Amino acid sequence: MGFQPVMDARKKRILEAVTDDYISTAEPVGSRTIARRYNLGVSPATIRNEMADLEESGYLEQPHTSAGRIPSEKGYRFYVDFIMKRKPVSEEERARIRRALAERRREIDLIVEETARILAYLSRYAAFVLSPISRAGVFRRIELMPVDGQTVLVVLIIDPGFVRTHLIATSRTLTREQLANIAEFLNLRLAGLSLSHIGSSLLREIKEELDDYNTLVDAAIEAIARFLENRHEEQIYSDGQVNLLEQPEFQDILKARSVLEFFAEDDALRSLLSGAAEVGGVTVTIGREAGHPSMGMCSMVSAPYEVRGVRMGALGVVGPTRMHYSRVVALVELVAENLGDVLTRILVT
Amino acid sequence: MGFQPVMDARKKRILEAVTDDYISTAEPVGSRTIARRYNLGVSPATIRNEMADLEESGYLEQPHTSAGRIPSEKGYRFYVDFIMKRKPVSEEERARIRRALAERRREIDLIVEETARILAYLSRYAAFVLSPISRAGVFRRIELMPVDGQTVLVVLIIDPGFVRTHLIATSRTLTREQLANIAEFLNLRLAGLSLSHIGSSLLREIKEELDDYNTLVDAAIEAIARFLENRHEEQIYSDGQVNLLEQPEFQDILKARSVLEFFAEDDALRSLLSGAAEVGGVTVTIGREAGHPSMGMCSMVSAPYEVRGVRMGALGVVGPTRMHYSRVVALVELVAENLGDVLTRILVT
DNA sequence: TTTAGCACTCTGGCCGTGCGAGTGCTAACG
DNA sequence: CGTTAGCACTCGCACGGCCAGAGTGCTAAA
Repeated sequence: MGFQPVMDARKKRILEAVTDDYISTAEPVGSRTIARRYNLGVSPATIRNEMADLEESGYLEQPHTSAGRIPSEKGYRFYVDFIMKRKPVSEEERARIRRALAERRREIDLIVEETARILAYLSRYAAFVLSPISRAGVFRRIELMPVDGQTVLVVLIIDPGFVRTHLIATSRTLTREQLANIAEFLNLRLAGLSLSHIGSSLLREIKEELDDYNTLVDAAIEAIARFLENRHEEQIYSDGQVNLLEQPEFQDILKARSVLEFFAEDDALRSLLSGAAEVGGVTVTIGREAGHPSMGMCSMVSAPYEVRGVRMGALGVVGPTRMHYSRVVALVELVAENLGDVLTRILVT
Repeated sequence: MGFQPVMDARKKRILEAVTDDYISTAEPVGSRTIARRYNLGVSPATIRNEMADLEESGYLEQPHTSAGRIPSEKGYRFYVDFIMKRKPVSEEERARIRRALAERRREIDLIVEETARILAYLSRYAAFVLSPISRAGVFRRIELMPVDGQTVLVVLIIDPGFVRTHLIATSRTLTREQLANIAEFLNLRLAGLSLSHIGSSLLREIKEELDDYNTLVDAAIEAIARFLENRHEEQIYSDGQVNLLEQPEFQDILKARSVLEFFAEDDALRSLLSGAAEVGGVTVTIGREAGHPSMGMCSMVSAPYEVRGVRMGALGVVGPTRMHYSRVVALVELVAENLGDVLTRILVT
C-alpha cells in the first residue's frame, strides 16, 4: 500500500472498454455489456471482479448500487494519458478546415471567428478561440491621426504584423504636425521594445519628458497608456455553445444554465484558455480540474497556436466530461496547427 | 357578425386581469382567481361568462378543457395596443442606465456593448443591440497608411463621427507618398457623398480613372470597394440570452434550444431588428408575428435609436410571449433614448 | 485464477387513484 | 335581462405501488 495498485494490461483494456462505451452511449456500462461488445476472451464474472478492483482504486465509479460503472475523473485522466490513441482526422475534415481558413483574408479577427466556427462544427461541442495577443510581440510603430477637433485615431503597429486602432479624446485640438511630432518621439522611445516591457513606469517617464517638451500631449499619452493596458486583454471568440444542449448530461436545464452562464461570464474561461496556452501542446482539463464548479461536468481540450514558435493565443473545445477525447484531441491539435500556419503566412510577410 | 364583437369596459378589465396575472404567474388563470385578486365587483360566474365570450372572439384560449385561460397572441396584441400603460422606469433604474452609458468612452462599440448589457440586466430577458450604421452618413475622408510591404491600413472617416479601419493586402509595395496621393484623389471624388450613393458603379468609374493615372492602385481600390460593401453589415451585440432559461416556458430543453439556436444564427434576428428600426418608435412583435417558428413563443420589444433625427440602429429585448410588456416597453424606449443621446454627444462634436 | 449460479438491489416506466382547480350549464334572484 | 349560486363534470398532475430489467457481489465449483 502507498503503491498505486498495478494497472495490468487487462485492467487497462477494461477501463478502455468502459470509457469508450460510456462515451458513446452515455449510459453506465455493466460487465455483461463489455463481455458482449468487446471480446476480451473472459466472462462477465471476471470482468466484474476487475471492475470492482478498478472502482476500489478510483478509476471507475457507480452512480448507485447495482448500476453499471462509469469512469471517474481519475479514470478519464488515465484514459487520456495512457490509453487513448488520437483518432486521425478524416481527409474530408482536414479539407474542410483548410478551406475554412484558407480564404484570403487579411483581417485576423475574421480568421479567428472562422476558426471558432469550424472547430464547433467539427467537434459538435462548444469551441473557443482566444484572439492572438502580442505580449511576446514587439512595438514597431505608432501613428496618430486627427479625426476631428477632439478625436485622435491611434494606430499601433506591432511585430509580427498586428495593427490595433483606438480612438481617443483630447482636450485640445492638435494639428497633424503636432501629432506627427508626438508620434515620432514615441517611436524613438518605444520602437523595438517588447510589449511586456512597456510598463506603466516607462510610460510615466516618457510622459514627463514629453510634458516638458510639449504640454499639449497630456491627454494623448494618457490615453495611449490606457490603450496599451486595455489592449492586452484578449478577446474570446466562441461558437457552438448550443451544441452542448444536445448532450444528454445537459437535458437538465439547471446544469445547462450553469454552464452557459459560466461561458457568458467569460473571465474564468479566458484564464482557463490562457493557462492552457502556457503549457504548450494539447492540454486536457477534466471536470473539476478546471477549478470551477460550473465546469464540474465538463472537460476542455485546448492548445496554443504559434507563429514561428511564438505562442500567440489558444483555442479549445468544451464538452461534457464524457467527451470523445480521442477525436477532439486530434482535432484541436490540427486546427491549432492550421491556425498557426495561416497566421504565419499572413503575419510574416 | 362580421363585426368585431364589442369590447366593453368590463371585458377589457377582465382581459387585462387575465393578462397581468398570467404574465406574473405563468399559470393559466381561472375566474375564481380573478374575482379574488382583482376586485371587479362581480362574481366568478359572471367572469366565467365574459371569459367564454373573450375566448370565442379569440382573445383568450384554454390550454385544455377545464384549465384556466391564457391570452392568445391576439389577446396580447390587444393588451399591448389598447390596455396596458407603460410602467414608469424607477429612478434607480434610470440612474443605472445613465451611469452605464455615461462613462467617457470614445469607442462606439464599447458603448453599444454596454447598452446590451444594461438592457439585459434590467429587463431580465435577452437583449440585442444593432450597432450604428452610417448608411445615412456622409463620407468625410479616407486615409491610407502603410503597415508593411504588402499591407495597407485603410481609415475611413464618416460623418457623423465614425471611424472604421480595415487592413488590405496589396500586390506591390506602395510608398507613403503614393498612398497619400491615392487617398487625396479618392477624397476629391468621394468626400461629401452620402454612403448610400457610393455604389459599385461610381467606384468602378473611379477605378478606371485611377487606372489611367496610376496602375499601382488596382488592388487597393478593389479592397476599398469590398470594404465599403462589407462594412455596411451591422453587427449585433447581445447579452442575457441565458436569462431566458430562467423562464418557465423554457424549462423544456427543446424549446430552449430552438430559441438559442435562432439567436446564434443571427441573420434572422438582424432583419427583425432592422425591420423594427424602420418603423420608428417602440415596436412590439408578438409570437408568430415575427414570422419565424423558433420565435413562436417569444416576443420582441424593439426601438430604433437616433442621432439628430437620423436612425442609426436599433435595439430590442426578446422574452417569452408572456412578457412584462408594460415594463419592457418603457425600458426599451428609455434606453434607446439614452443611447441616442450618448451617441449624439459623442458624434456631433 | 476463472467461471457459473444465485440472491439481492436499485432505477425507471407504468398504471391507477385521488385531489384540486376550473369549467359550463341551469335555475333562481333582483 | 343581467347576475349569481349551485352543481356535476372534466382534466392534469402528483403520489404511490408494482413490476421488469439490468447489474452487482458472493460463494462454490472447475
